[in-house]
Amino acid sequence: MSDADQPQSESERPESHLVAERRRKLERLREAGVEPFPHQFEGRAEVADVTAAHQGLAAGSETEDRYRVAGRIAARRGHGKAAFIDLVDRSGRLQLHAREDLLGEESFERLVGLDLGDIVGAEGVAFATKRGELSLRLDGWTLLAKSLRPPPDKYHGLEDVELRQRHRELDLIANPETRDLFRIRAAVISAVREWLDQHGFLEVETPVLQPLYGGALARPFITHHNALDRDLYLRIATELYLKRCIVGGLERVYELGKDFRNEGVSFKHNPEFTMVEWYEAYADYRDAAERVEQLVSHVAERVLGTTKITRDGVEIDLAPPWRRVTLSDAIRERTGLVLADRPSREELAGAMGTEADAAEGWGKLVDGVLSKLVEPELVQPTFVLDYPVELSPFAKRHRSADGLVERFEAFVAGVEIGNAFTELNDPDEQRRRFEQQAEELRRGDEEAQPFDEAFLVALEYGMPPTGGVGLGIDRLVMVLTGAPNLREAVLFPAMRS
RNA sequence: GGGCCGUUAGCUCAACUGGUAGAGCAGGAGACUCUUAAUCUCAAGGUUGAAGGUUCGAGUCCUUCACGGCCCA
Repeated sequence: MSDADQPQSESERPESHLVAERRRKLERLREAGVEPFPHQFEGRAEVADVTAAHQGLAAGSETEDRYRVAGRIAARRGHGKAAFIDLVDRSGRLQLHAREDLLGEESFERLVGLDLGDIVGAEGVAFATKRGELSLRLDGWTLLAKSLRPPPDKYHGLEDVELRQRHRELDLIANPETRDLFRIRAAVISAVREWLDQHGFLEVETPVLQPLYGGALARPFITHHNALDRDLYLRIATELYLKRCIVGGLERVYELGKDFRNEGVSFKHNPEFTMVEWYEAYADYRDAAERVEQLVSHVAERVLGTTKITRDGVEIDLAPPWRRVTLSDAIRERTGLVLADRPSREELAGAMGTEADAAEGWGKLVDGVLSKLVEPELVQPTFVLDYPVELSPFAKRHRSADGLVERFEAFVAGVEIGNAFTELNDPDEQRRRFEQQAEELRRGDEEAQPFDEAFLVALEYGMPPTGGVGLGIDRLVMVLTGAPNLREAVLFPAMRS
């Protein structure tokens, strides 16, 4: 890429008069001996704690309680020799009342001359204005960081979707709902760990950089190790390493972290996403389903205080038990096609209103019918059970139904949030599945599974019967928060440059 | 990959069938000691996403491209 192709960086962008004005103020402060970027501010209380301590303080009341608070200046209303300033920290907003008679002329003028977006520490006594708003009457303040760029509109916030996602910091400054959403996200992750820890699962960490990828049907990202002079793959799943932990006797393990899949971006796909996978020895997919419904309802209870959420005007109850329906029943309900009669690829494609693609096997088409026609209808929490073996190279064949494996996917609000199976632990059968996948690869399916001899060798040492689950954290957050798409559930979604 | 829509001041938005690009907030100067989208006065702020084209004249019409949104594959 030549220099001319380089996008102009933010700092090289011609500075507006607004930025120039802020830089002039910065210089004036320095000339006056004010350090615009001091090192710390001690004895700070959170705004929410101040607010909580004076809940219901009557309008016009005074207190003798002093506080030091710190945060960003969000708004300012001047009144000559007094001013009101709204200060925002992560816990909330607090009004400061500045008076020239209390601060002295120099300090007062300097405070009123600050810009929206500047970060200050302030000290004063709590009181309630005659309109009843809890405020601090300032007797001192310190600039903690000068802001050199204008913040988003104080009233409208930042609404442009592209700007909000490219510059999430501005979205977080301007929009409290965004801050709330990512608080919920953190609480979801914490509650998932809590539940798994409480149920005897051991958190482990397996390689992100892998000599061979696997554990899901997806194209990988390829990277290069310079010292070893070899290509490595970013993991598309943690599955195969976690099963090696089960072979090793850890019996209940989980890993919560990022997977990477080299596919398009859409409202429910981001090339890197957060997933939790867990594996439980001596369990099957029916046990796994119970774990999923219990875990998700625990998380909802913990994070939202209820298992009931409303999406598009429909109340969804996440409390167990969830509906269980076989894949073939779900497809028959929706399309009338009976999979057991092995409808042709043409019939399956026809149900979707398309033509069968040569690179897509029968299983892929079943998956297409599921995701295009059935998935959007699965609003109440539902486990779809028993998938064709073609789609599931790591799932154990069904104990009673021919051609199927013991697998389910979990759906809520029309979104697939999880995938699980009774794990295939017969090494010879696993070898045949890999060979079948190798055939798919040769047919041109770039999402097929590469042959993993090291994994097979591990299985040959003996893996107990095991139930395994993968839950998409981003999608779970999307469902629990009502975020309109996956990109809003991720702080910094992938964007074109 | 295809279709439709969008991109105008730092932010949020106007600008009719083509006819001198406007407002609110933010920023500047000033007034104001209980306001809270504070209020009032004055002045300033623009390569209308980019590049071509049509036209006497383009934010507006046409083409291509970039980025984003929605729908479809």
